[in-house]
Amino acid sequence: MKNTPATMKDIARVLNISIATVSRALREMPEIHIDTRRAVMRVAEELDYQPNQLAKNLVKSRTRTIGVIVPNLSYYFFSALLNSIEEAAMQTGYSVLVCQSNESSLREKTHVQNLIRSQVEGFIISLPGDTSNCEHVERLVRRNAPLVLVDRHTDTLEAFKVIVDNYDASFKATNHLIENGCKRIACLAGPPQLLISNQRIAGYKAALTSHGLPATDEYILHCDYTQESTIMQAIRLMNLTTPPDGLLTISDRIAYSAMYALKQKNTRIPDDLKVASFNNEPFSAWLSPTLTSVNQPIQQMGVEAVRLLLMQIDSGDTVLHPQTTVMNTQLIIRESSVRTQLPYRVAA
Amino acid sequence: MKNTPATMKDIARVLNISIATVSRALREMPEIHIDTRRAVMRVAEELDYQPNQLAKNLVKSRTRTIGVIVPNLSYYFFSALLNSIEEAAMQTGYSVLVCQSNESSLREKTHVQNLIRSQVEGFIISLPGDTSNCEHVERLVRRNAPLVLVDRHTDTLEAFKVIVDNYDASFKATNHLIENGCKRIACLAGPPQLLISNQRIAGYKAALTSHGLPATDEYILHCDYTQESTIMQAIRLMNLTTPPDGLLTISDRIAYSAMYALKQKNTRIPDDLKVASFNNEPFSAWLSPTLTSVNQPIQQMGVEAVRLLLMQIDSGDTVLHPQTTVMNTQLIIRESSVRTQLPYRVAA
DNA sequence: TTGTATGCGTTATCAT
DNA sequence: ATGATAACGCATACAA
Repeated sequence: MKNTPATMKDIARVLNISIATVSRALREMPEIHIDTRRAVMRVAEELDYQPNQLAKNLVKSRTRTIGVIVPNLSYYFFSALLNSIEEAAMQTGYSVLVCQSNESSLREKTHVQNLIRSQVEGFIISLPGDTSNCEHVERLVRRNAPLVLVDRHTDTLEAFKVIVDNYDASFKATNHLIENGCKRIACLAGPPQLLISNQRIAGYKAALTSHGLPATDEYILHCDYTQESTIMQAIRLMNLTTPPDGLLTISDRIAYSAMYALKQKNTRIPDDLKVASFNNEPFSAWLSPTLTSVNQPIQQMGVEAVRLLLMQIDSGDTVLHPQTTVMNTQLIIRESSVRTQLPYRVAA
Repeated sequence: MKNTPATMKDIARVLNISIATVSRALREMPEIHIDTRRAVMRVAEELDYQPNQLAKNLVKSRTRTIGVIVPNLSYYFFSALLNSIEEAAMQTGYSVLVCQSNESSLREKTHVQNLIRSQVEGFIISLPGDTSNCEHVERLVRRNAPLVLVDRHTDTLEAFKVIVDNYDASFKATNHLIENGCKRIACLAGPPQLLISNQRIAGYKAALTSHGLPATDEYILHCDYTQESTIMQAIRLMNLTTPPDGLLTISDRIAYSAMYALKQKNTRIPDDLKVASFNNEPFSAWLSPTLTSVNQPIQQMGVEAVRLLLMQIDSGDTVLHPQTTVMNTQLIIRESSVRTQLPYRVAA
């Protein structure tokens, strides 16, 4: 901007009135004479006055802003989550500051600090993949800063949480594969330090056991959300002496990466291998083969996170006891896991 | 936070020194006695002092923050763009405030205003799909606010721009389809008010003409980035008395939506219909069929946008003449457009 | 109805 | 090397 933006002082000078009056007029306070107000408004318009939010926030010691940190906005889950958080926040007069940790807890730490310095009134965080050290989040807890953990969490953190029942979801998905004839189901899981990985593995094992199937460790592989590690693990899986006939993956992207790798190895899906996954990304409905996947109520999760956060913010000095909202999931069954009469592509 | 966060005043009181000294010590200014500094640091640590960025920015009248407005972060293009913008900004000591317009210029307008009030030093904007009225962006231009338009722009706006050569990209893609035997190529374009739509249509037409093929209007359909409109248009296309044997779509998502629709109609790809598209989203490499798509140098575009923006910010009062950076694209050829000996799925 | 004075948390310009 | 003091742009308690 060329010349410095107009301030209330400028308006006051033009009209030869006090800054206080300008302030009151701009905020449409009732005590102000209608003519004064109109004059102020007019000059404000002329000077293209825009209130300085920094100053406003400083003097009120309130920003009505919440900080959101997610691993990566290029995952549909997180961008959709962000959307619902923004929507819910906006409706209560809050705005959000978004940061990506890029799956790095170091970067997350920086973001936490910056957000504190920006005086956000609370945090909604989904932990990064490499969550080894979450001391900085721990510190937020100790500070009694309003905080909600969404989806990716650890159980060492005593905080408000919004999560899905991963154990149950995983159980359902594995069960589905078994019911569709799979005898040897492998699991392509996420990083072992993430709780969701372990919960999903537990649900997977439980389903196997409940059907009297063995839960072999050789069928459980971890990958770190990168395509390379996924492809490597998928190939490793299919090169076993007794390759699996079912596959549960921790995300749709990982499922498709794996399927991409298996395509080179002439593995037919679902005939040779049935696949079920997590996240139900939009593209899973229109790829070939369409993918059986666990749907999470993303929108409700965002809304709930905001609700829990505002509850903490509004509670003022009284420190609330953390509560956890567990949401239900839904298994969306598609081509990748169901034997069809026709080849999965209608026109083969 | 339960009790109000510590300020420099608190540190000063504890050590019985002046606030000015504390300020200097915290900023590690050389004139401060080493013992004083250490003491200040220690107390700051004890009180868990965090500088108030609002106050800092207010007094310095600088935020070192840039505002970024994109239509939707759930598009890979925009989240990738954001990542490279953030990276480039961070390296020069800037941080970014991200907003999504949700393809609505009304919401964009609100965001522009909020960003101004937050004292951002410049804007990087990619226009929303319904850009009918961009008066608010126009006003930024008139204000001489540092501004860079990326990708989605209009030619009525006299601003710095970073775009790709859409005409050329479209020409190349269409040409590729022709060379692979397509005689009747249709085009599924975006909203007609977006310049990129028209540029791509122009390139498409030019390619047809250059090969002596007719450019029929009945083969050019618009859709608004929603799945419904895409499917509708795709079906309409294939129901023509002479359906196309080639299809150019404006985005990968649209391509897959269309292919999804055509799957129901037993259209084989690439045998019956060859498809080329724009954006080269990551999933286009691992879906079936993999998708021929125009790759845009997203990362460089972000870096360039930041460069142009900083140039304007650093120029201070002197108003720079807008310049436009046109970047080259690359056609990534995959299964969807090339007749293969084998059916596209190796194990049919 | 309006003005004066003070403070929000920080930096910066003077002094000392 | 340190301390007073005045800004930054705004809101507000108190006066008038």
